[in-house]
Amino acid sequence: MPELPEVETIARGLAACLPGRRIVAARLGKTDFVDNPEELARALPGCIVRRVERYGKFLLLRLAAGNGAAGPTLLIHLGMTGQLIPQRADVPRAPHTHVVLSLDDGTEVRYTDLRRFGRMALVADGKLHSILGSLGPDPLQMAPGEFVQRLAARRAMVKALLLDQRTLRGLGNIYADESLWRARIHPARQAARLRRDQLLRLHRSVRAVLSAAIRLGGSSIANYRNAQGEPGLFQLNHRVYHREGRPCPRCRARIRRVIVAGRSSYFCPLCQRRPKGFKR
DNA sequence: CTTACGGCCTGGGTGC
DNA sequence: TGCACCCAGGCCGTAA
Repeated sequence: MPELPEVETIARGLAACLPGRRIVAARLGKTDFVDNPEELARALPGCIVRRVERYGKFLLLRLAAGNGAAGPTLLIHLGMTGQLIPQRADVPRAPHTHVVLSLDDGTEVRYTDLRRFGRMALVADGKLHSILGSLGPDPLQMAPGEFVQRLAARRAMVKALLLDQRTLRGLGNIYADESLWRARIHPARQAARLRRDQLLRLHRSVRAVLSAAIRLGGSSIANYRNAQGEPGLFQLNHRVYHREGRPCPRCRARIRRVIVAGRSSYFCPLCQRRPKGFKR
């Protein structure tokens, strides 16, 4: 499931091979996840990739028009199972390949997405703000005080806030659970009832978990692959995620799974004390 | 405005 | 062999 570390890994891989390349053809398969597919197929050929960036969980391919003038941005969200992998054109296409961008060096950037929960749109720079403007700060660039400020007055459950991209951008279920375990905070705690030192600890935990995950190329549970088609390694360092019934690495208590904020949430019942009134 | 919750999208895996 | 069901993440609508 691509969250911030996985998208960052993919963006770095693509940044090593895409900038300067001209798109010579765009072919679409199923397009129900593409915003205005006809326009996208018409406008992409001739564009040159200037830069590859990550914004939260979004990938941004910053394009230039053929004559070098500023162009639109290809905005890609990988959803749960989206993959964006450059390959030589003679390599057979994987199943569920729905977008193929042919480049001027004989390679193809291929978007495959088993579930098609991803999204793709070609957006003029002036309109980017309307899509990305509501997202919160990047956790890796966020000052501790700002993190505390965004959570301290909120009565929602802390995990719901970590997952809400308006609070901060880039966390998903894996890294929310891993961060809360590291900070010893139960996912169902009300953010407003956490002490300042707990919020500061959570901020440090989020940053430490994300940084370590980026260093290991992200987490591969089932489908995630980087831009070279390789899995990540951080799943080997998961402490609680997808580890129900296994011992907590700190205290050996059995990891439990409950539903919090509508999501499976893994936590240690001893290290992460449940709030009063939270059943199970 | 804030929060909680249910439903929807899709298809692989699981269990009967 | 077949098939119903669960689950995943993000988003949206609704209700309080």
